[in-house]
Amino acid sequence: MANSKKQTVKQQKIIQTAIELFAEKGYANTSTAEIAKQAEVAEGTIFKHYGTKDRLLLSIIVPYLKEIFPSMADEVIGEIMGRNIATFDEFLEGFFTNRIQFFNENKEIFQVLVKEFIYNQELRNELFPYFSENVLLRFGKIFDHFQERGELENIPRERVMKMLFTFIGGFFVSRFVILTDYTITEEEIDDAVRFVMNGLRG
Amino acid sequence: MANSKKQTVKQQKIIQTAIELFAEKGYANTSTAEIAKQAEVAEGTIFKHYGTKDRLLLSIIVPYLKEIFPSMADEVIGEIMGRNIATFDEFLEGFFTNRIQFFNENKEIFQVLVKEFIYNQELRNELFPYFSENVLLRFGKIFDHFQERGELENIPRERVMKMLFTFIGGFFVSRFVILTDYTITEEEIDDAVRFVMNGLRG
Amino acid sequence: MANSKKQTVKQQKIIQTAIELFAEKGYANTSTAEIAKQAEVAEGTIFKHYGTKDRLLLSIIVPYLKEIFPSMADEVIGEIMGRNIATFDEFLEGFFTNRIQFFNENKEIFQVLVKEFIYNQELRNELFPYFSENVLLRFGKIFDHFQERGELENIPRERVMKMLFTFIGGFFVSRFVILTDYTITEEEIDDAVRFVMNGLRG
Amino acid sequence: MANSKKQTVKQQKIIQTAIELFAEKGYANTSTAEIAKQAEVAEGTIFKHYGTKDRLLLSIIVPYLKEIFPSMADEVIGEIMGRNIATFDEFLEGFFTNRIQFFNENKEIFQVLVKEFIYNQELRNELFPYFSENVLLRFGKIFDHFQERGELENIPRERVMKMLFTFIGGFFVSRFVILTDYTITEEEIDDAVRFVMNGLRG
DNA sequence: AATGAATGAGACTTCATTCAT
DNA sequence: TATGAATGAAGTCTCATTCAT
Repeated sequence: MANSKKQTVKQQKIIQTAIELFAEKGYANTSTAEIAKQAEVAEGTIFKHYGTKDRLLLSIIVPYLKEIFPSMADEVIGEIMGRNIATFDEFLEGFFTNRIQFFNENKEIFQVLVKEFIYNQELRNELFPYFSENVLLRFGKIFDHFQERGELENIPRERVMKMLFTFIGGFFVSRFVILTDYTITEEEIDDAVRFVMNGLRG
Repeated sequence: MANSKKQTVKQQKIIQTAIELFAEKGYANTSTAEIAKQAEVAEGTIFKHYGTKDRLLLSIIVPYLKEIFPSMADEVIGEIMGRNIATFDEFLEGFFTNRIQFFNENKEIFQVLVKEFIYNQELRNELFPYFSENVLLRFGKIFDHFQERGELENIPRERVMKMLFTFIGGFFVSRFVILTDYTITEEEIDDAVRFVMNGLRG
Repeated sequence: MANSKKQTVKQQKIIQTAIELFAEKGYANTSTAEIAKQAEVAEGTIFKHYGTKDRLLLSIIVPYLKEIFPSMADEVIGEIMGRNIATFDEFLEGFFTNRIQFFNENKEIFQVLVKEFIYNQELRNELFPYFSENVLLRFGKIFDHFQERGELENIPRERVMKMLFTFIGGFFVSRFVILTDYTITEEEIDDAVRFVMNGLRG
Repeated sequence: MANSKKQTVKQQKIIQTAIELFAEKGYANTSTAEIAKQAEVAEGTIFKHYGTKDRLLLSIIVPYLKEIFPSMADEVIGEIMGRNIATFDEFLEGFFTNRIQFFNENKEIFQVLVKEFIYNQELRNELFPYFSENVLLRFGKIFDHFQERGELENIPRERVMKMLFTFIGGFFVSRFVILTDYTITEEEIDDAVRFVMNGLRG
């Protein structure tokens, strides 16, 4: 996951354990004592490195959002969109497949992010800029790209993108946060792409 | 809201205040002391009536789910479906309109429900039976009804209903829990219905 | 000591114990756990009543300064100055005698006040207004009073009052805070009065 | 200041920083972490050199009292008293002028000394011997000297010296520890000398 | 000589809950 | 029914100190 900068072994264990526990029980219901115990570390060590419990949470969420998410997104966009992707259908399928794989590999950290995003209004306000800047903006560009190619014409972009995000958000949150043991099949990806494409085309 | 059964004035204030605070900051981040103070009630009074903080939460959620939600749902189904609704389009529009109005009137309690449902695994496990029994089952019946009438034919019910719920869930959670100041226009309801209908018809 | 308002027995014990320990070891070197133990009270009880350790300190100091000190001072001034006191000598002797008795009865709280006043810059800044308003101002009036009567004439009031306060401050701090077991004799009061009077008359 | 003996640069920075912080906030309210950070030194380095925080404090105070203070005092006494000083007035003026300059140059270390002396009973007990040995004893000799010369006759030495120290203590503590930004004028030195001389002659 | 990661005891504080009134 | 003083377990955080490098 590359949390950058020389992390000690203990730090890695702290972060890893915190992710697991925050994902399972939520930030507010996880005590630093519990993290320390499970990470086999003194409680003081947590605070030496992260200062406050709050900053520990941000140490998990911010790199995930700030470094990893956009870079992966660019990868998705650049690599996939640049070359062989001709239609929005194909793009969507690539997007779902790619993101599903990514979230499967980082299920817990995604759960932390979503749970706290929904639970904690302050955090939500802090994260919103990242969100709109990275996600909304990029998606907008992709939309433009395909519209220039002649696809998705005559569609009120803003209104339709809302529907798209509503579905995508519901999809990932329900599958990865609520139904934690759910397995997404290829068939379901097809269903989702078709549902969205038909919805958009109107 | 009819929380019925000889509630004292103090009890009503406690419940009302608890809903407000739980909605705003979440159950885990709200102390009974804070509720007591804002409800202008002694802390002991809360525990005289509800025993534990946990039971106070359930005193809010359970009636909402158990009594009010299903009864309203039946109303939706019975009243609306029984008579003049001919098409699934019409049903959907009625459903959205009706639920939007309902959640607008009970925004905070809906926020409490969703937040805790997502945050608290134990609560989720407890509530799931209600959910599938009332929501999924009823919707299934409605689906059957319209299929019998010749609509939505040749559609794999289970798979398509998943997509439907994904969108509906995303719609209400994003509009009422995440974007707390959002206002839904009639135009947007139309967009949503069209998006869903097209998606389903595929 | 009349800390006004219905105090519970536990509150009184907390305050009393806190005064003793703060006087002995200083605020910063006294833990709330220690206070709780010696006051035979749960640690939580301290925080129920005073919120923070800091407010506990202020609950000791402020009433002492705000209510008791000025009222006693007025007593000194009014009672003593109004009637039978003809000379500044007599006033000073009355003042020393009265204050020595007072501080003997409240030795520990005086120690707390002085120690924290000297140790803690922030507290000093907060208390300075009270100090100058009550002590300096009143003393100024007394000075004026005696100057109008023809005593202490031709003396630059401000400069000489500085010397007076320097001595008085040194006197009470050294005798009540530093040399905690010291006993002040009547002879020493005479010495002090004479020292000051000669000093002032120049 | 000549803290002599092969001190490394880091040691000097530690001592200097500790003096600054102890003076400002007091020993008890200053953490070794804070000292280390401000001195741009690792926390371990402090403990390599001084073993405990307590010994760091003593490393500041003891040399100041043990080596510098007396030697300077001797200088005052020998140099000044030996030669051209004829009267106690002159001596006092020399003393005030000399000490004011000295404390101005070492304001912070003097603040540390006074604050901890007043705050910390144990330290006070440890330092008392030095104090009476060096300060009281020397002053006694000076007193004798002037009495032999015919000045300050018929004065009960012990009782009057108490008054003298009371004033001097009050003077330096108030000007250098409490009113940290205060500037002492020559005029005020004159006032002080006159006040004391008149007081003593009584 | 110097570092800084790690510690664990203990500090202040919060909180759900109890109970006498 | 209602109060609010009291509790003590548990929470977050601080700190002097140790030790391997």
